[in-house]
This record gives sequence, C-alpha cells and structure tokens, in this order.
Amino acid sequence: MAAELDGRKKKILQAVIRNYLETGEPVGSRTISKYTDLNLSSATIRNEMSDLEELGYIIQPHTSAGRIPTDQAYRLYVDSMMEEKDREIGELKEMLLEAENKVDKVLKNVAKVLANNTNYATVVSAPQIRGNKLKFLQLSRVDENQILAVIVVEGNVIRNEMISVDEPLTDEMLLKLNILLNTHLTGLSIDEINLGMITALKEQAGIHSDLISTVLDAVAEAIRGEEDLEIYTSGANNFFKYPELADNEKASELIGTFEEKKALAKLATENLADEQNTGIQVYIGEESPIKAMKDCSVVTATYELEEGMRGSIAIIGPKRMDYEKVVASLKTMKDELERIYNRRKEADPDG
Amino acid sequence: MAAELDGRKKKILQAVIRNYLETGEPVGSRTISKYTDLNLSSATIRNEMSDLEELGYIIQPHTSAGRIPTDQAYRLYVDSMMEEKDREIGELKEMLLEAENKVDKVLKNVAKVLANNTNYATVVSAPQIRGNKLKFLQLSRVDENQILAVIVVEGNVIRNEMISVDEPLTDEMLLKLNILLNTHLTGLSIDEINLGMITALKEQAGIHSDLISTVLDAVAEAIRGEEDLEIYTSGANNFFKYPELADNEKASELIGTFEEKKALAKLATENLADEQNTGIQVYIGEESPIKAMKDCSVVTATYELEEGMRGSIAIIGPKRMDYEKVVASLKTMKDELERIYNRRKEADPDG
DNA sequence: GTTAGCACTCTTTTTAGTTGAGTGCTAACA
DNA sequence: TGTTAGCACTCAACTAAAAAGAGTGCTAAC
Repeated sequence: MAAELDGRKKKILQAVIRNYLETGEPVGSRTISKYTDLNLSSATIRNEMSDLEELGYIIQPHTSAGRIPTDQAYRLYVDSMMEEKDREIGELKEMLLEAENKVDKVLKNVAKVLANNTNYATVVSAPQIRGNKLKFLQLSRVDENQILAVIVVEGNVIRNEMISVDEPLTDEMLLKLNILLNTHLTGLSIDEINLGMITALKEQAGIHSDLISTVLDAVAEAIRGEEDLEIYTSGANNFFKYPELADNEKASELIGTFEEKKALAKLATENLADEQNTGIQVYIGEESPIKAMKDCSVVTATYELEEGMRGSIAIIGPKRMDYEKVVASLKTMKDELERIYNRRKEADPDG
Repeated sequence: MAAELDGRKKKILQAVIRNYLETGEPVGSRTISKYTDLNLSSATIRNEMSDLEELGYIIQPHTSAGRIPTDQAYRLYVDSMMEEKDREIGELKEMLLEAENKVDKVLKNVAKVLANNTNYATVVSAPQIRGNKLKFLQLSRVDENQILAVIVVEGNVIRNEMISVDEPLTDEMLLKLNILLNTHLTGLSIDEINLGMITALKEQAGIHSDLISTVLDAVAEAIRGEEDLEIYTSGANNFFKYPELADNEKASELIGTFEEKKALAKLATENLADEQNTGIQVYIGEESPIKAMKDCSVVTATYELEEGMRGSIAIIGPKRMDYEKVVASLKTMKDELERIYNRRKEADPDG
C-alpha cells in the first residue's frame, strides 16, 4: 500500500480530492476527465482510479458511485500536494485591532473572526505559562477582616484571592507578613518552594499561619496556571453547513464536545507539550486527539506571545476542509498575534 | 377570545397539554376520553375540543390530526393550571458542594447540573452589581516600569490593571498617588466621581496624570461592572433531544445564539432590570426576549447573593417543556445558591 | 496505451396505492 | 338538552413498485 504514485496518478488523485473538497459528493471518472488538463477519456481515468482504489487512496461508497478520498489521500494531500495559498486575508487583521489591549478580548475575536472567515469551528486557547516564577506578591487589608492577596507571575498573570480573617491584623503584622513572603518567595518557581520553607514561613507568621497556607495555595495555583486554561470557541453552528456532520447524532456529539472546554483543552495541551512545535499541525479523522472529532479534520497552530507564553488556535471542520485556506488563515492569525504582541512590547511600551 | 372556561373544558385542555408535554405528538379525542376521569366519549370530547380550538387554545397541525396546545394554552397552564411539584432534587445540591468557594466554579456547576438534570439548555449569569462603590484601590510597582492597579468594589469584585509607565515612579510618588486616590475616591459611586474631581486629581498627579486617567477608566469599568457580564452555558446539545427543535435550521440558529454570550446576556439584564423581581419568570414562544428562541420556552429565576448582587439562571427548552420540574429545579437552585452564600457569610467567616 | 460502447449495479426519485389516526357531522337516545 | 354511536371524509405516513440517473467494469477495437 501507499507505493509511489506516478505523475498522472497524482494528478488524478489531486483532482478527485479537490473536487470532493468542493462538492462533498463522490466524484466520477467523467468529471475528472473534464476537470483535469490531461485530455484523457473517462475510460482511461476509470482504469487509473481503479488502481488508486487498490492503493488505498480512494473508495467507493457503493458499487455504482464515484470515488471519495480516504484519510490516506488527505494525508498525502496535506503533506505534499497542497499549494501555498495567497494570504489575502486582510480583513482578519483589521478586525483584530478593535480589541485594543485586552488579551482575552483579542483571543475571543480571533476565534470569532476565524470562524466567520473560514466557515469552520474554532478553538483558541489563552497562552499558558510554564515553569515560571513569582514576580510580585502583596497582601492588603480591604476591610476589618478581609485581606486581599494579589499575586503576579512572570508573564503578568495576575491572581487575586480574598481571604477572610477572624481577628483583624494590625498594620505592623501585615507589613511584616508582606516582607516575610516577598523576601522568601519572590523570584521562585514552584519547584523551589519546598516544604521546609513553608514550615518556616508558617512558624514566623505565628497565629496567622492559616493565612500563609491560603496564600501559598493561591501562589501555587497561579504559578502552575492550572486554574483553568481559558478556552474561547466560536462557530459551533458551522458544523451544520456540512451535511456529513450535520445529522442529529453527529452534530449533537460535536456540539456537546465543543461545550466541554475541558475536552477541548486537550487540543491545546497536545500541541503545547511539544515545545519545539511552532508550526501548523493537521489531524485527519481518527488522528484527532479528541475522539468526538473522528469525522473531522483538526488543524492547529501554536503561537508564542513571549518567552514561554504559548497558546494554540485550532480550526475544526469536515475532513474535506479547504486545507489551503485554513492553513493560510492560521498562519496569518499566528503571525498577527505575534506581531501585535511585539509591536506592543517593542514599539509601544505605554500601550 | 380567551373567555372563561368551564370546569370541564379546563380539565380537557389540561389533559391535552399534559399529554402533549409528554409525547410531543398531537393528541386526539379518543386519547383524552381515556386519559381523563370525566367518563366522556370521544365524540363529546371532540365537541369540546372544537370549542377549545375556536377559543384559541388548541390547533390542528392539519385536518386529520389531533390537537396541539397554542402559546395561549401554555400561558394559561403556567399561570393557573400548573401544580407545585415536589422538589426531590437532592442530587442537585450535592453536586454544588464540590466547587468549594469559587463563585465562578459554583455557577458553572449550576449550569451543568441543571442541564443534566432537566435535559434542557441552561444559561447562568454571574451576579451583577449595581450602584456600588469603590471599596479599595491600590497601586503597586511590579517592576521598573510596570504599575499594577488593584481595584476592589463593594461586593468584592476585583479588577486588575497593569499599567506601563515610561519613567519609573519613585516610592514616594507611588505612596503619594495611593493616598491621593484613596482619600478622594474610596467610598464613592460612579455618579459621585465627577469631572472636577478628575481634573483636580490629575493636576495633583503632575507628570503622572496619564496614569490617573488609566486608573480612573479602570475604576469606572469596575464599578459599572460593564466589562462583560460573565455567562455560563451548558446543555446546548439537549436541543437535539426534541425533534421540534432538532432540524438543522433551527438547531443551527439556537446553537449559534447560544454561543453568542452577548445575546444571552439579554436574558439576565431583562430580569435584573426589574429590581423587585426575585421570582420565576416564564417566557413562552414569541414572548422570549431573544428572537432565536421563538420556538422555545425560557424560564428564568433571579438569585441574590448579597445586597445588590443579583444574577439569573435560565432554562431553555421546547415549548412543551416540563414546567413543573423546571420551576422546581430553578427554585431549588436559587435557594441553594442563596443558602450557600448565607452559610458562608454568617456561619463560616473564614471559609 | 487509449478509447468507445454496453451491460450491469445500486442509489435516488417518482408514482401510486394503502393504512390509520382523527375529525366533523348527523341521527338517535336518555 | 347534553351525550353518544356511527359513518364518511381528510390527510400524513408508510409501503411497494417503477423509472431515472450516475457511474462502474469489461471487452473489443483503434
């Protein structure tokens, strides 16, 4: 199986795929005979198609139907037959700028714009920070028995924790705790905060050791970024545009999965785990990290806003998706996101 | 139209509605004849049904079909024919407790649990604060040219704003600004922060008046709570369980709307606007505040966690939804939410 | 190696016929 | 006067059969 294809077979297979991407209908020999510039009769095409079927690139849904591409054919197409598409997607960029300087809004927008533009469903994950350190920590009294802990982690991830205390803390105590925590914790990563240190901190805090516990938990969560990976989705109803996904059972499953952000997080983590990967990844059918998407193709891109702050963008559609367009759109978005960030960081420091 | 119904007509109408709620199929005279304890023949029922049709309570989808209730009938049913259902929904409560002390997680859970329990779609809006005041404001230096503004509004809504500054602020300056802002702004509502005060503040801040602007904007947004109303949804795929909503066109529209949190926010604002309303609201068909839900019924409840902190829970399903159960579930959830809050506030101050 | 032609297959569409649920109306009955 | 049995009628839903259409595989000729 999967032997090398000669030039003509390649051309024919490509034509079959292209045509099927457009129409979603099985494509017959006569169509190809006209579609390509090979000037071959349908009979010849039939012979070739017969070969392609034997090689596992196309199948017939039933005896007297045309052929449709197999996952193997899509794989070949994506890997080596796809042409770089012009990225004319100027409007994508414009729509991004609206959202000014709020990362979460920009990402929400990315999801929406991509979904509108491609007619597929999109999943965008907020940048996740790994192996980073505590940058800033402060306890403040908000009222008599409420203390606000503000935690900032490298990458400017901010976390707030409101802590109730039975007995009001004096100003001195608060100051003391602040100094204590900062001198011991600032600049440390999660691995460097060990049990011995925690015990020491608690001892020094005396009757307020509970407070320390709560703060430390919050610090740990903030550093790990475990809280919950923010996921933005858009275009779930685009599934309905493709009959092969739109029947009740499949649509229901897809929509259900799409609602379950936790399941979608897999898409992000899958890609982000591979720190090298900064490119585009294509999952066809069963290759998908999410079972519910076995009838779909999933294309993901990884973006990097800053050292270590990486997130992912995914587009989910039918297997017969317009891979060229999707890949081009993803590249545009990825570049644009990274550009926006760089612009802000390098040229526009007072954002 | 809508004249008073005599007892028998009422009973028959109720039977028609009940039966239709269960089956979703038009119900015929013979069914009713057996369903009720009126001991009437189908012929008699037919006469009565004919009357009910003339009065606008039921219609025939086509000549030789049974009758289905109209919106008017549902209205009557919900207003006066519905029975209080026992609230046996103990598991709802248990599932809530998992989520400990994070309001957002609790609310996410509410949405999920309700959706699972009722088999309808749910929308939960986070509590919105109105007319509240600035409680706490603090600027801190995070690194040389980044200032973190932490803003706490009554009701413990916390907002962070990272502000870049060209020239590093000295410690004195920072202290001065903090005092300046706190003395002027703490305890004020949005209406009380007027232009004169802003100008005065900026003057006193000197070269850092830009900083003041940014902080004030953030304060204003925090107080208004305008940012974006958090909306949690669940059970979108439940729509597929009801054939009358599951055809591609309708499902697509519903799912699309369901994804558009902004549209859903209407549900919340609609109810919260009426400050008196702390009960259950039922929208049938066209009555719904959201056009896309014209074929659905929407039942909403308003919960109040604390003085002025009110949010809403909505359940969306087919018009033939199990109103008794939905109302009971909503009541349980509302009570439980309010109870959890009270427990925390009154009995467990260091939770 | 390529192509025209034809028989064959199998889905899709069309048509016609049948069934069944349910109604409205009439006439009889209590 | 209200109730009921009976019957003709309607119309969606189902079934079966027929026709159409798209496409193939194979063979024979070029």
